[in-house]
Amino acid sequence: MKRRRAATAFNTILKALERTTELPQLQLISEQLRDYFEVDHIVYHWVSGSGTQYGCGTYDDAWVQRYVDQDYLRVDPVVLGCFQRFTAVDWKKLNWTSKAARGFLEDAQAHGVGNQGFSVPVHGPNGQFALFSVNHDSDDDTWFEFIENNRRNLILVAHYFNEKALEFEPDRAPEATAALSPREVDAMTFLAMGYSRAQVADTLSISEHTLRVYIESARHKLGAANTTHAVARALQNGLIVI
Amino acid sequence: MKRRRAATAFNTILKALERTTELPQLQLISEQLRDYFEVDHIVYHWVSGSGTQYGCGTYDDAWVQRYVDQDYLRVDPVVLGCFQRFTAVDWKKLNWTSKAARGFLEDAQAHGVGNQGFSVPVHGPNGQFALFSVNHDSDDDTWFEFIENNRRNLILVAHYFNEKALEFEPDRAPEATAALSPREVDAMTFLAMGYSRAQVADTLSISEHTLRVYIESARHKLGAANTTHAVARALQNGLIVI
DNA sequence: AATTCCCTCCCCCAAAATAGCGGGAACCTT
DNA sequence: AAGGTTCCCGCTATTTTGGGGGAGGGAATT
Repeated sequence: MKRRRAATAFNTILKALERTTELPQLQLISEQLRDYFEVDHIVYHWVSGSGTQYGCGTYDDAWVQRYVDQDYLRVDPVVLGCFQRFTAVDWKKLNWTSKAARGFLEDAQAHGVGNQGFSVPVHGPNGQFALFSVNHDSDDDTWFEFIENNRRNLILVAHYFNEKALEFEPDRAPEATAALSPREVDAMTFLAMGYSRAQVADTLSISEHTLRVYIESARHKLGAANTTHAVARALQNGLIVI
Repeated sequence: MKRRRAATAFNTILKALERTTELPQLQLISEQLRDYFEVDHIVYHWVSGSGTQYGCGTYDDAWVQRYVDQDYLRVDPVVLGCFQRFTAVDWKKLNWTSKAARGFLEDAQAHGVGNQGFSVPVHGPNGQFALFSVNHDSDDDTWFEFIENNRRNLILVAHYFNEKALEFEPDRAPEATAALSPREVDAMTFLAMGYSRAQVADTLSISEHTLRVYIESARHKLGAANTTHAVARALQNGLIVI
């Protein structure tokens, strides 16, 4: 089987990233990556529900603070565009037409953010989402060539950054949500698909009374207040797939 | 900024993968990767809801057929274990204790699956999930060294395989789901959190009648049969985050 | 300047979901 | 062989949702 490859500056940084055991070190590594890639900025941006976010990178503190203060998370086309996307994307390809987006762009550039950008969305289980971005000030051709040549390494480092960020994040719902029984999974699945109780019971060829027992049971296991909540939790925890 | 790196056999294969425009070519590339890594098997396994799955790789057809026939998707500890996980994992670390899992393992090895395995889970938006696995027959030390030396390339190729599989998959939710208005998002979010209509109305400081309008509106936009369905869709489409 | 959303509020009634109680048989893991 | 789960069925009560309808003001986009 394949043996070790030759060491490069990039591999050295990646190795350091792999071995990182503390959150603050990610900041240092982002700076090393910026210097290695010779770009203006490197940013890892982790987004959770309820507007919770964590970021590290080389943006000016003033810009980061402004981003938070202005709740730009809800405006930033990079975040909005990447959230439902799975492939890396050039910022030029995103939708900057809305008034809010244009205002955001102006503000960003006023705070030292370059005109070119490239972001790698990373999705984890339970809907976890993060972005790894490189940012630079250059013309289109130069930028395009840079991305072509470094796309793979950017994807790779995005993956590692996310792995580390999740590793250090205590918020990583351990919750050990009790697994559901097969029938409970069936029930939750069909409910998530929009079936009424009567339809689910019919589909599973059981009485509606029995079905109710499953739903109740699942609800209690999931600590849910009602069926909708239970389905949401089951989806979020990956217990059901629709 | 950084320029092109030296070409290697791996880079050549990855380049071919990047440029693939047809689904059947993934099969060919998996064989090239197997030969490059000098392992027994390379498999990409895409799992969608309702038991839909797509796979390509170097496993024997007989084993693939048996996997489908026996509905091993619901048993396979590799699938079950990786679904809720974000990091690559060695098969030895998974939970093989259940009776069904042991039976599955025996069956797999009888069909030419090696004793060692390593899988990279890949999550996409909307809960999309896939696995990229390498499989081999060897002792622990050799395997461990192999994984250590090739982890990055495996992660990278997993990412590209998934990108291609999704690109070719017409099932890729055409994302025709119209965006929700801010109030509709609020409503869906609180409902997903288990609030009753009365509680949501109270939280948003609007009448319950008004709230209903939002729920109805969101339901229609999402093409959902009921609130539970609407919340499930909103979650799945990344329109709300809880 | 016009149009298209979005937000807010109100009515009615049928349908569905929730909460609590009870039972017994089959199947795993221990 | 025991103990735990899962699986199936029954009842009644109250509360919550669903599916129609209509109406006006305001903000943003075209």
